[in-house]
Amino acid sequence: MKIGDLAARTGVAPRLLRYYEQVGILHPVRSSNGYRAYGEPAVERVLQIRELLDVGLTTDMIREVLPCLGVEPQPRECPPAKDLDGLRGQLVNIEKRIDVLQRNHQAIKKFLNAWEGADTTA
Amino acid sequence: MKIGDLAARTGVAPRLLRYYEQVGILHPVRSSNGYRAYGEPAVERVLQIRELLDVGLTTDMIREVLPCLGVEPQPRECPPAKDLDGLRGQLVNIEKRIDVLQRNHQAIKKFLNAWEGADTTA
DNA sequence: GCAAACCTTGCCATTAATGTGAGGGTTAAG
DNA sequence: CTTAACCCTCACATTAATGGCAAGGTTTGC
Repeated sequence: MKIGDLAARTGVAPRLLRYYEQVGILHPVRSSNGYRAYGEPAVERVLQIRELLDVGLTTDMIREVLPCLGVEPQPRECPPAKDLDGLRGQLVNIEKRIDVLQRNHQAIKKFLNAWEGADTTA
Repeated sequence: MKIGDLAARTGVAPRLLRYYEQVGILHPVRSSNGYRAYGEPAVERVLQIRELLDVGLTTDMIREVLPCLGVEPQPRECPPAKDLDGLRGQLVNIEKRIDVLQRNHQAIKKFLNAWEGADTTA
């Protein structure tokens, strides 16, 4: 499909789809006329990218973890072992993020409960 | 303490401490000479800010949640009820982030395990 | 075959977080 | 007192992610 179609199906502007290609996290092929051609899996891939970006990952991190997330790409390919280490790094990075978020989520919740369980009558 | 001291104790550049003040998440008082004066609690507060920024929160979000995180500020103050709603919003926002991260963490781990449990002899 | 709609590649703008330097006071050490 | 080290404000630069526009080729519908 062409870039406009993918944009329509993902809600992501063509401008960004081109950007994602530029930073190496999306790899459309080119038709004879130079148009980018995306396969069906691109839809899921783009949504995956958005999700990770929205959650605060950078395109650099996404480039590392994406190859092992979609069912589409090459889950059985051979990353030259260096990527395996990068991947492990991302894993602990993500663990740290989860930890921080959980800790703060906890604190906010506690604060909020103390409020609601105390006095709302003003 | 002065900005340089706080910078030294937190590892955060003075430039950024000024920036955090500018965006309203850090509130030093001013000495008679115009110098920013930070209290002891500022240290923890700055570290808290860094943690949240590193995890992908924006200063806008931090401004909302910070008042109920530190032990120092005003955990018993009265947010005009509008902030309470904002806080609840941030709470679900954080929950969503945690969810996405956990889901992807899971996937990466699975991928990594399939690798290690399969073949490392190449 | 023409016009509208879509594609391409630049390039310039913006926002958030951050870096950096200039120009000018202040403080602290000798 | 002088000088180095700090502080102030202002302003411009940078990086990442994003938005927008322009000039030009392509496709599609009529």
